Amino acid sequence: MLQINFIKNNKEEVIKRLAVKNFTDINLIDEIISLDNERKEFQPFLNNAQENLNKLSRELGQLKQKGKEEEFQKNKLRTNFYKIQIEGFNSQLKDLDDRINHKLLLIPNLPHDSVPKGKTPEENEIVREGGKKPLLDQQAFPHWELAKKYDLINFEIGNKVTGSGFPFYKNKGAKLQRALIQYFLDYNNGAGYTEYEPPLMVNEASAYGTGQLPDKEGQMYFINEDKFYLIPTAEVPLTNIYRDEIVKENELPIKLTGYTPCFRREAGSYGKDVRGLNRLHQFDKVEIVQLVYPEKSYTVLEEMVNHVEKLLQNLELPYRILRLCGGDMSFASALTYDFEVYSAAQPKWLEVSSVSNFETFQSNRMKIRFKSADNKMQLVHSLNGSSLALPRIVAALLENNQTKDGINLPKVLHNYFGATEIN
RNA sequence: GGAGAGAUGCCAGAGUGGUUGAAUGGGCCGGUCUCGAAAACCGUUUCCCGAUGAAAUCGGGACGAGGGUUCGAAUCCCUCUCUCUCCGCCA
Repeated sequence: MLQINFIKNNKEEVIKRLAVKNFTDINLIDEIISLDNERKEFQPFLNNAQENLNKLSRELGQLKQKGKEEEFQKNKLRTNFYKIQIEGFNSQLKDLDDRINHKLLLIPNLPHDSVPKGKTPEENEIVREGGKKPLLDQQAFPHWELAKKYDLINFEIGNKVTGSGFPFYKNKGAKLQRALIQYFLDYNNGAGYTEYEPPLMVNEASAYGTGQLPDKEGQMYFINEDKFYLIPTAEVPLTNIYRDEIVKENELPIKLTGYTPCFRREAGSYGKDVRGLNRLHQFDKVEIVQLVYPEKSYTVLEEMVNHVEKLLQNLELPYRILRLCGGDMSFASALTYDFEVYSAAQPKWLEVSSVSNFETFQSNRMKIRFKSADNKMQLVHSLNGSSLALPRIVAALLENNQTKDGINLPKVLHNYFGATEIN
């Protein structure tokens, strides 16, 4: 959520930058500003009435203590006037606050200067590519065939036991999951990220904090009885650790990592785009989150991009890094880099990570602050990224490294997997 | 799931209707002393909103959250959340 004072002081810039995200509801901005002005005019009236009542109450208290009952009763009547006033002002002010908040929640984060204009994924900017695309035989198999051939993943049982998008990993398929998770976590630990194993369900306040609510309600599984949401990503519990906290300056940067299954309802869409592991309702992911000094967040973003890039290089996968255009970015992000790996038998680029800087958009909602050296309260900047989401990595590993007799695994996984290939 | 107790500042903990944003102790920070440190002593130390920005100052609000009673609530009442103790169930 944007800070209202920033909107007021930089209205033209806000409008200009929101246009990059194809947000053009200028009326909404004007409404917010005029509502906030109204609120500011109103506040003193309430404060005054309160002050008067407080004074009178103190006087009444003294009369009571001195036992001047008659005077007390006489003056007591005067409080009614203020009470009625206060009640009226209060409800109007609350109404204004609610309306302002409600409207503020509808405004997306401002995109960074470097965000390209555009509406569709085709307009994302390719920053760089790396790795080598493999040369596969004509009869190379897509991963869902390979998964069946080597008995790694069983989609049919998943369909029966739960539903589509909930596969069973089996045998070496299950072990590969375990190996990847372990490797990713170790890799993140090595870069100074503190490991957490968070809850897989969160309450409503947490879902608001990271921005899943109010508008993305339909994407999350919901436990009605307890009002819990199944997490769509570890970002939600990890970042919310610090909700409503004032952290010490010397604690920054805070670097967190965690493995969790992720649950996404992702209504609709069947067919070849979602075959096999391409899109699931439940999948495994290792996430990284950082809370940092505002001035350092873009340096940290680059650092995180390099971190993920190195991971893909270690996995020996062909990849490319995209800077998302305004239209493809998420509501809360100021700048997002997507990572895609090339899955050679489909053949297709698959998104495996998304690394974003949210600046103060999340921390303002969550009130994650620190006191700077000059004793000023400041919001931290929050960033997160996947390192990495498993299913599409598995798809690419299987497809790209297939041979006639098996699937070769990259060197970094040999020890974790306990073998050099799947056969 | 049943019964009971509780939630106060960075921490411990007092306060059970009236100048209490909050005693006291500890911690933190600053100072005196010291070559330096410890000890001792002194001082400081919550956050939000508003008064056009900053500082100072002033006003309002916040004692788990939300509502209520009252001229006045940390203190009384209701609902919720969480914690602890005992019992039950349980990987």
